[in-house]
Amino acid sequence: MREPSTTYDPAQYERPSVTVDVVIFTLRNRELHLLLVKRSRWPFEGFWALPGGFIEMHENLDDAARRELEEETGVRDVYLEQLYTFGEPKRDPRTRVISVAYMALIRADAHQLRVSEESTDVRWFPVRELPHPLAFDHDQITAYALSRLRSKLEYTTLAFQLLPEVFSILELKDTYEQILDEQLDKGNFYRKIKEADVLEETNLTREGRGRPTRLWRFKPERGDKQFVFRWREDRNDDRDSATAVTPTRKED
Amino acid sequence: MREPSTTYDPAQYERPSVTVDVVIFTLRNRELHLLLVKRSRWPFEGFWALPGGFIEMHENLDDAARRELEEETGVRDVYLEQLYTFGEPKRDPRTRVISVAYMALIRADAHQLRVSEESTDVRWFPVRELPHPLAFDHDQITAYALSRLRSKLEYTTLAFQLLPEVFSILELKDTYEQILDEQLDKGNFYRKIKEADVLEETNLTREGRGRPTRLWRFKPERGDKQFVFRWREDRNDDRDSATAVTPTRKED
DNA sequence: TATACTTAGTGTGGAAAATACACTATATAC
DNA sequence: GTATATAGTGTATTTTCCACACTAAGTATA
Repeated sequence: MREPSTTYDPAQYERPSVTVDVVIFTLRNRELHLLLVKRSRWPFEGFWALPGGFIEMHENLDDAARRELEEETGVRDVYLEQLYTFGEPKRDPRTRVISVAYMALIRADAHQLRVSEESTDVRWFPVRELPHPLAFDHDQITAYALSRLRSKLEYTTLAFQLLPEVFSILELKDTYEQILDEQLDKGNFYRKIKEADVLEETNLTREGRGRPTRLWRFKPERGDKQFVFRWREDRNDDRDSATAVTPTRKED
Repeated sequence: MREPSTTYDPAQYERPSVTVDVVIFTLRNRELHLLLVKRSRWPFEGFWALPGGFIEMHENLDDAARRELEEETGVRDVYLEQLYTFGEPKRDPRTRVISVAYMALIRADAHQLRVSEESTDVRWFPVRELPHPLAFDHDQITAYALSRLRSKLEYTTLAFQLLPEVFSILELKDTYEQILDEQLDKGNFYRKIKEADVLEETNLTREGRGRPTRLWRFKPERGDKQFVFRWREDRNDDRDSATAVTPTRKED
C-alpha cells in the first residue's frame, strides 16, 4: 500500500497491543542495579520481568513510561530515554504485543521507593547477577539497555543521573568505572571533568579519616543536556541523535 | 500496575493502531534523496508523506518495514534500521496511531524502482529541498533520520550502503562529503579507508580522460557489520530521545 | 612523442588529544 | 607529630588528527 489510508481504515484495523517496558537503573552500594518484578500469573508465572504496562489512549509514550516508573518506584523527574521497540509476533503468547522499551536512570538518594527491601515480588538486582531467563524477551531488552547505557557514558555525562544530588569526584569516577568496567586514571579524570565544566562546587564536605571529601553537584543548567564527553574511542552500538537539522545548501 | 497482566487483559484492551514509516534514502546524481508519497485523501490530503502502513498481525517490525520498502521501491536486501517510535496521541487526527520509524539506505544502482520518474504521487526529493510541511509529524521523523544518518556516518561505514556495488574511492569520499556537508582531505581519506580495511579491490576500471578509475567493492564479510570508523570528533546536538526532566532544585 | 589530464596515491611536519605516572597539597584522625 | 585519605598539578611520551605538498600512473589528444 502506498499510504496508510489507502487500504485500511485505522478505526477498524486489527490491532496489536502496545506496552512500555522500562529498564530502571540505579546505583546501590556503588553497584549498578535494575528493577525487576516477579510475575504472578501466566504467562511466565514466577519469572522476573521488567516493569511495564499498556499505554493509555490519551497519553504519549514518554508519559506512559514515566507513569509506569512512578507506579513502581514513586520517583518522578528522572532521566528517561526511549530505547527501541520490540515487536516479534510471538514475544507474548497471549496476543500480539508490541513493546516500546525505555531506560530510566534514578538517583541513589531518591529511594523513597515503593519497593520495600523485603518485598519478594519487586526487587533490585545487580546487573551482573540477573536472574535468567527473564520473562518474554526481557533478556534482550535489558541487554540492549545496558549496552546503550555503556555507550552513552562514553560520550555524555549521563552518569550524573545515577548519583545523589551531591557527590565527590572520586565517587563519580567510581561510577564510570563500575559501568564501563574499566579503570580510569585519577589525574586525567579530574582534568577532564573540570574541563568539561559541568560541576558546580558546593560548600559541603564529608568528613572521615583523611582530608574531607569535597562535594559537587551537576550544574543545573546542564542537567537536561547531553554533550560530547568522550572518555575513550570505542565501538558504540548505537548513538542516536537529534531532531531538527536544517540542511544548508552546499554548492559544488 | 505491577505488570501487564495484573489489571488488563490484552485481548480486550483498547488499542492504538501501529504503523511503520520508512525514511528511504538514496543517492541520485551524487545527491542525497528520500522518497515521499503524496496523500490522496484526508487527513493531510495533497501533502507529501513518508511511505508506511499498518503492521500486520503476523509479521515483525523489521519485516513490516521491509515490506513497505519493497512495495514502494521493489527493492529488497537493503540496509534497514529502526530509528525511533513516535506516539503523540494527536499525531494522526483519525485515531491513536503509533508509528515505528525506520531508515533504509538503498544503492544508487538498485533503481529498478517501481517509482517511475514521471509519477506525480511518488517522488524522490533531494533532502535539501523537501516540501514543507509534510503530513503528520513526518517533518520530525525525517529530521531525526537525517540526523541519525549523519551521526552514524561519522563512526561507521554506512555510506557504502548508498553506493553501487562497485565504486571508486573518490566517489566514496564524495558521498561522505555530500551527507556530512563538509570537505574531506583526499590524502587522509585514502589513508583512513585503507587502514579501515573494508574495501576489496576489483579488477574493474572505468576509463575516461585521465588515468582509469580503479573500482572497489565493500568487503562482503563486513557488508552487514558496523564498526568504528570515525572521520571526525564531533558533538551531536542532542535534543533527542532523551526526555530528561531537570529535577528542579531550590538553592539555599 | 609529448603534454595535459585525471585518478591514485605517499610523505611529512605541526597541532591537538590521550595516556601514564610521578609529584604536591590539604585537612582530618589519632 | 604521623598516617591517611581526598584533591589535585606537572610533565614527558605516545597517538591521532590534519593540512598540504609531493610523486606516480595510465589514458587521450595535439
